[in-house]
Formats: sequence, C-alpha cells, structure tokens
Amino acid sequence: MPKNKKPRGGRPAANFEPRYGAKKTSFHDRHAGAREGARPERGGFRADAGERRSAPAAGGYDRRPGSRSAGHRGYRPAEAETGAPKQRWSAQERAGRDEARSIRNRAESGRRETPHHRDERPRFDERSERPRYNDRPTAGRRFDDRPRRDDRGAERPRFERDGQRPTGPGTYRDDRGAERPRFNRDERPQRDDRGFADRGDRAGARNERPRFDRGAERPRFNRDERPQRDDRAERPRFNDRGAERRRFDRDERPRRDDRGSDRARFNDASSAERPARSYDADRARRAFDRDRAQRSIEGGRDERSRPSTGGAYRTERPRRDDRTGGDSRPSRNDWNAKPKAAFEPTDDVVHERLEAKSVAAVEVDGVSFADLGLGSNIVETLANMGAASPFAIQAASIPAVLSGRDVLARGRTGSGKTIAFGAPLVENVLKSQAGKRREFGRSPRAIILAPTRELALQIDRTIQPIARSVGLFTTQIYGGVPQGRQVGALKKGVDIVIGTPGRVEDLINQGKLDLSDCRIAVLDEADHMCELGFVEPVQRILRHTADGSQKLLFSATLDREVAALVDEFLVDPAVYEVAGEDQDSSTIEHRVLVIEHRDKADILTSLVDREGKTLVFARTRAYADMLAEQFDDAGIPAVSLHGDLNQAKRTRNLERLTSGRVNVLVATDVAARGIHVDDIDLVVQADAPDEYKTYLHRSGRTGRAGRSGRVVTLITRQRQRRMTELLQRAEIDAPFENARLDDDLIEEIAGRVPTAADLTA
DNA sequence: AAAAAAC
Repeated sequence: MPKNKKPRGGRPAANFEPRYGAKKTSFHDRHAGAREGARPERGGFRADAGERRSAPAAGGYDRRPGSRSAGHRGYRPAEAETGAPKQRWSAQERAGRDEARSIRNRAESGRRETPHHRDERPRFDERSERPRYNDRPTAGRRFDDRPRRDDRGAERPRFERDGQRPTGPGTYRDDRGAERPRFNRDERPQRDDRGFADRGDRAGARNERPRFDRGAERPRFNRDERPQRDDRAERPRFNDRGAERRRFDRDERPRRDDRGSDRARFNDASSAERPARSYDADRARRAFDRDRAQRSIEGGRDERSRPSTGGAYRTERPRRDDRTGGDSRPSRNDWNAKPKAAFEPTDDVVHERLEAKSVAAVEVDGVSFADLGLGSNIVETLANMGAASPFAIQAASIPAVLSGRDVLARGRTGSGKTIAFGAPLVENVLKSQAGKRREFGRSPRAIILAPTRELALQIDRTIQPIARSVGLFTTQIYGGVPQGRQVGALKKGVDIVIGTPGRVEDLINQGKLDLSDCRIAVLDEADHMCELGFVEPVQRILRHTADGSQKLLFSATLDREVAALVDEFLVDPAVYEVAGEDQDSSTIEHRVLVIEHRDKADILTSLVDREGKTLVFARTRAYADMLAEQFDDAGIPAVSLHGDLNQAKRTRNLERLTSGRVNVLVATDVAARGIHVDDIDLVVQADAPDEYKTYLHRSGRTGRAGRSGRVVTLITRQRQRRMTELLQRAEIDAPFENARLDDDLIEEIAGRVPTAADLTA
C-alpha cells in the first residue's frame, strides 16, 4: 500500500490545471498517469474508478467524478473532468521521452567524445601558469545573473548559520523534511507553483539564501602571522622526498595485510610473496617498455587466419566445463608463451600491467581513419563527430580489430577508447553481413558490455551515429527501465547491443535476446568487469556469443585482473597501449590536502563553491546524498549520482551537470569510470579511494582529451601513508599539503584567488 | 567494506 501514502488530494485546484499546456506535460501527466494507475488498487474506489474508466468508451454519459472536496485524496476539480480524458504516460512514451533526451544530447556528445585540442595541449611545465578563474574566458559567464554572495543573507529563511551551522550527518535530513522535495532548486523557480502548495514561499526565499560565507563566520587568518603556514615550506613535498624518506616510512610501517588485496584473488601465491616494488624501479621498467615500442600498425595486420590457428590454440586449454568447479583459475597462463601477449611475471610487478605493444603519438601523425581501413561513411561520420584523425590508441587498435583479432587495449582516460573499438566494430559488422538483407528479427551481431548504465548510454550515443551511417541499428539493454521497449527493439532486429550485464543476462534467460549470432563482444572497462561479482555474469554472457567470436577488452587500467576472461575467451590477443602516457604527459594536476576531520564538511563546501563544473566523489551512497544536500543548503546547487537513485533520477542528475544547470555533482564510484562530461575542471575526492585504479579513473573525469584539470583528494593525517602508496602505484606525483578551513590553498584550488595578473589588469 | 549489475 505504499502508493496510497502519496498525497493526492490537498493540492489547490489551480495546480491541476493543464495550464502549462504541452510544454509541461512531463510533470503533470506523469503524475496524472500515476494516479490513474493507482486508484483501482484502493478498495473504496474500485467500483468508482472502474466506472469512470469505462465511461469515455461508453460515449460520455455523465461520468461520476472523484471526490469534490479538496483535501480528499480522490479529489479532482470539475475543470479537469471536462477536459480531454487523461492520458496515461505509458512506459513506451516514457521511454520515448528518454530517447528524445539522449537524441538531444547526441550532437554534443559526438563532439565531446573527441578532443579538439590535441595540438594546443599545454605542456606540463606550462600548466603552472594556467589562467586563474578571473582570467578565464568563461569566467562568470553562466552565473552573472545569480545573486552574489554579498547580496544575500539578510532574509535567509531556514536556519541561522551565524551561531552554528548544522553539519553533522544527523542534521541535514531532519532539517529538510519531505515537504521540500529535492527538485525544488534555485535553478528551477518556475516549478514552485506547480504541485506542492506549501513550498512556494520557501522556495522563493531559498533563492535569497546566502552562499556559504566563510568570511563572515570565521575570521581569516593573516597568512603571514599564521605559524602553520611557515613550516609548510619545510615540509617535504612528495616530489622532493627521496628514497631515504620512503625507506623510513617503510621500516616503521607494519606490513600491510590488505595490500594488493584486490589482486590476491587473482594469484594468491604471487601476491603473498610480492615484494614492495620501488616506485623508481617501476618507472624504469615503463621507460624500457617505451623504448622498445614497435609500430603497432604493422603488428595489427594479422598473419594468422583466425579460425584455424585460433581453434588449435583453444583446444589445448581445458574446456570451460572442466573448470567451473574447484580452483577457479588455471595456474598456467598460456599467454606467457606468446610473445605478443605476454604478462609480466607476477612476482615482479606491482601494477601487473599487461605487457603491451606501445604505439607512440608521433607514429600516428598523418595517418587518417581511412588509412586504417575504415569505410568512407564511417570516416565521414567520425569527422562530423569531431574526430578528424585518429588518436594513438585508435590508430593502434582499429587495424587489429578490423583484422578480426582479439584485442586488449589500454588507453588513458579520455583518450578516445570508445571510437577505438566502436568504429571498427561497426565496420566488421557491416562486412559480415555484406550482401545480406537486414531481416526483421535478426539477432545481434555484436554486443558491448559496460559496468554502469550511464556508461552504456554514453557508448551508445557515440556508436549509434556511426552505425546508422552505414544502416546498422543499435539498442541499449540495461536495467532500471521497463524492458518492453528494449525487447521490442530486439524483436524488430538490431545489429549492435550495448548494455549492462544484469539486464542482458536477464533477457537472454527469458529467451528474448539471442547472442548465438554475435560475432564480436566488447568489454569496456574490462578490468572492472572482471572484478569479483561482476565477472561471473560477464562470463556467462560471453559463453552465449557465437563460437570463436572476436573479443575486445578495453580499459584505462587494463591489468592481469582480466586474465580470467582472457584465458577462457581470447585467442592470441593483440595488446596495445600508448607510449608516453605518464604523469609528465598528463594534463591533470593532482594535489592531496591533509585536513582535520572536523573541517572536512566546511572545506568541501568551500571547494565546490566555485565557477566551473566540479565532480565530488564519496565512498558511500548515503554520504554522496548528504554532501549534495549540504552543498545545496549552502546555496550551491548540487545533485547526486549513485545506485540508490532510480534510473530516471540518475539520468536526470547527470544531465543536469552535463547541461550546466548545476555545477556540482556528488557521486559514488558509479561515476568513476567512463563517464564523459565536458569541462569538469575539478575533481574532489571527499573520500580517498582504496585502489589506485579507482584513483586513476576518478581523476580521469577531468582532463579529458587533453584539456587541463585538477584533482584534489582530502585525507586525514592518519591516511597519509596509505595515500602515498596509492599514488605510487598510480604513478602520480602529488604534493601533500596541510590545509585548514580558511586556507588560501583552498581558495586557490577552487580557483577563487585573484592572481597577480588579475591585480595588474 | 562499498559500489555496481535484474526482476
């Protein structure tokens, strides 16, 4: 009976008037539909509702309206009765609306997918001179009409912040009851008069609420007299710390049991005895890798005819049935014998990267997509999307994918991986059905799996235009939305399925998705898809694909974790990475703020109170929600993104950041991987990640396609050592800086400090 | 230990 708790009556009649016309159907009709749907469930209304519903069909005799008294839950104003019959917002229409949304975004997303600024990319040393906030061309553009801090404050409605500010976890919810729905935000004042009688005033007043004002509450320290600042100069920065310091850390440090726990399940023996590798040694190894970089394009042209050698290779290995039981993974790794696809020996690696053939950016200069073997329609579509010429990872993997080989590819976040597998995949599917009629109800030829629904959607946004340019169809298969439309699309016949494992497997089991003709399977974020709990469904899905189907595994952090899949499914895979993708070539600036826990909430608010898009990562869903509320309360419009939200909210909240309606998104790791939003220039990690790969992916939400970006991680003193280790693994140099609430440091990171240039201007 | 992924 939870539906009955929804307040249906009690709203002023005016709010039920369809006076917003077609424009506002989404809110009004959706709720109207919900009411209709719910009514028959209530015993007292059943007869009534049934009669009423049948009335229009009977030709409009005097219909019995619901209760006429406002305040009764069945209340419907007379005017509503005389209007056209209410339409249900059917699942399909709703889906269509979502589709329309994604179409709207598609044009931008194409451009977003592909970097423009490769050549103008600032070098690392230039980045320190990045223009400050006021200097930036976009400064102040979006919020010029927004009341400035000073203008607000007097009439702030809710709680007084001058005395003390409710910050604790217990305070944020109580304070904002159910009567104030989340979506009533400053940026949408037009909603105020729409459905919730009690909220207009407050919402209006909310607009006046002052921004979080540090200056008023806490006296600023004079920088010079603050002793704490002075000793900062003495504090060893991370970069400066030599081996000596590290050794000191290590001696004193108890051996960490949980080190590498994420990999322990991969190979227990090796992880137990793995020595802690020095950062420098690992760097050296990478440099070595780079030196022996070979041209991948040659390598991609495969000498092997897939069916024959592939089959032979496969038969030596245990059949999948043999190994489902006992020890999950074979101890023997076939790869090690293969020159092209060898892993590092396990006892020698911290990163456990796959050894890969590198391709350097300079090698792909002057190479075009057409040169790589893509057809003219696809090349043209790519150009329209903003991808004029291939990036390194694309140049490396496209020929290999086209040749039909299994491919593993590692390319830094934002380096164009989606096109790297998407474009040749479309080409292959096209070739595989050349001459054949595209039949109604044909089963898909390719499947792309992603770890989150948002990512699946985003991949489709990139691939769909490419596929459509050659007459192929894609469809999204992911959970959280009614499956009707997805099944409908499959019935009509699609060529490329893009989805998340849960729903894909669900539809397979229901017999509504047939992968037996699926010749290509892609795993995006492949290492993540191989994590515990994820890998089993993925394996089951892959087993449904056609025998000998081509497998493509892509990720920014491709490592041995994918071995489980590689062993079972891949045949002599080509492995590619891009040379020179290290800290020096990164456009991301990393910093770690060591803070007192009690300052955390305020520091976070201060950090996100800025121009420009900010993505905040929290460890749990509840904390993500809490932070979003906290920022909102401080007058900084913010939304959250996590798995506790329904899909509509997830999509909507992400879209709000994309469109710029809010500048702050607080997310769990659901947004850590793959999600591309233009112009996120600051990533704040409210909680430090546990895994270096998570750090890399989270920070990869900024600095996309050569743009600059900043990542700041908040930690407490106790976490410094763990953080140091994590950064070493990620091969990231980041200064550790003590920060207090009113630190200029925070102003600087948020981009609010006027620079010398501003002052002279 | 959390998060993600299906009804």
